[in-house]
Amino acid sequence: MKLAFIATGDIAQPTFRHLITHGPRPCLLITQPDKPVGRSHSEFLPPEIKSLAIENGIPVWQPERIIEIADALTDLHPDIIVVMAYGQIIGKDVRKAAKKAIINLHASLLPKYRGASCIQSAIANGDTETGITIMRVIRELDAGDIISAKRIPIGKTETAGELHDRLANLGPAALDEALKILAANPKAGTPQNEAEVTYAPKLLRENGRLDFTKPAAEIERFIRAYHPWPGTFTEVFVKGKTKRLKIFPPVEIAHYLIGPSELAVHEGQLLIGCSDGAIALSQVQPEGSKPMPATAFANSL
RNA sequence: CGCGGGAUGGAGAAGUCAGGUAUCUCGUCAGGCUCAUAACCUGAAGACCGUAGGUUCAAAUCCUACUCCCGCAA
Repeated sequence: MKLAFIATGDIAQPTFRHLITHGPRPCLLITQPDKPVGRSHSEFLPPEIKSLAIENGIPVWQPERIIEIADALTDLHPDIIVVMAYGQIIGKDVRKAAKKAIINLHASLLPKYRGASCIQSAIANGDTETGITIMRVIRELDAGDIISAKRIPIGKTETAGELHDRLANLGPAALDEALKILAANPKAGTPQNEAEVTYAPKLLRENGRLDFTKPAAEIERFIRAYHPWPGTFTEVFVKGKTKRLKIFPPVEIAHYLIGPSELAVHEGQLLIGCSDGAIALSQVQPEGSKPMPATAFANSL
């Protein structure tokens, strides 16, 4: 069986590696172009999965827009196309290139959290479980018929980064299962319940701004959910200037009443007030500085 | 040349504009106080102020060049 892999994000690495080792071996990797990175735009960094492909002698295509390679892909006659965290909408001409099926591994329990920030959303909303769903790729994003899903519980102090890695490691087994189902029944799949659909839009750094008029429990989840990307921050007034202050997990809910956004030092902990109490910070990073313990930051206040 | 902030004992900062004895909040060590303490009191150690030049009687501070770190933006 001929399989083509379309992926960019790190979450796809374990699955890609699994296919290389245990088969069916991908005959091609399609990934996003190398992106400029760094302060001066001078360095170009390839997706890590690209290096993985090259090390294993798998051809790599990096079109600006995936539609550009639709014809070439069709000429390869792949049976199955597997998509995971690619970062572009898969156009019709690409979908048609798969002789048997084109499927997508998505890091949520669909139909919940269609979209890019599915992992963050699950934690931010306080869900107790999430998983990997495998569905068919159709015109609408993450909306195709579901072939299979694997569930895992979400830890009470887990960050999105940690959950991301666990979900990534769930990929290989999830894909094996889906391929088995498809082999038995090429038309397998259950439509998603449209009434339960929710969306998790792509995040920007600005989305990490903390709103201290919310309850402490919600803010604590938010900080875990947005770590390490896009991160969370607030603004503090130091030396006559407003400076951005990044906040890192873990944070603890403190039963100490101060006003929203108000800073306080109590029993050696740096606190910020929320609507119903405060959160105790462990690590922060003021604009222009490296990350530091919250107590160190408190020393200069 | 995308925009901006920064480098001062182990940590975080003030001092730089108006050059003149190294300051603060912590930490560390020693001692004291206390039933007790992430509390309080006393004392101590620890810094060639990022690097290299320059100006000056005198430079953390002014001038020039350089290195490194970080925030935004992509």
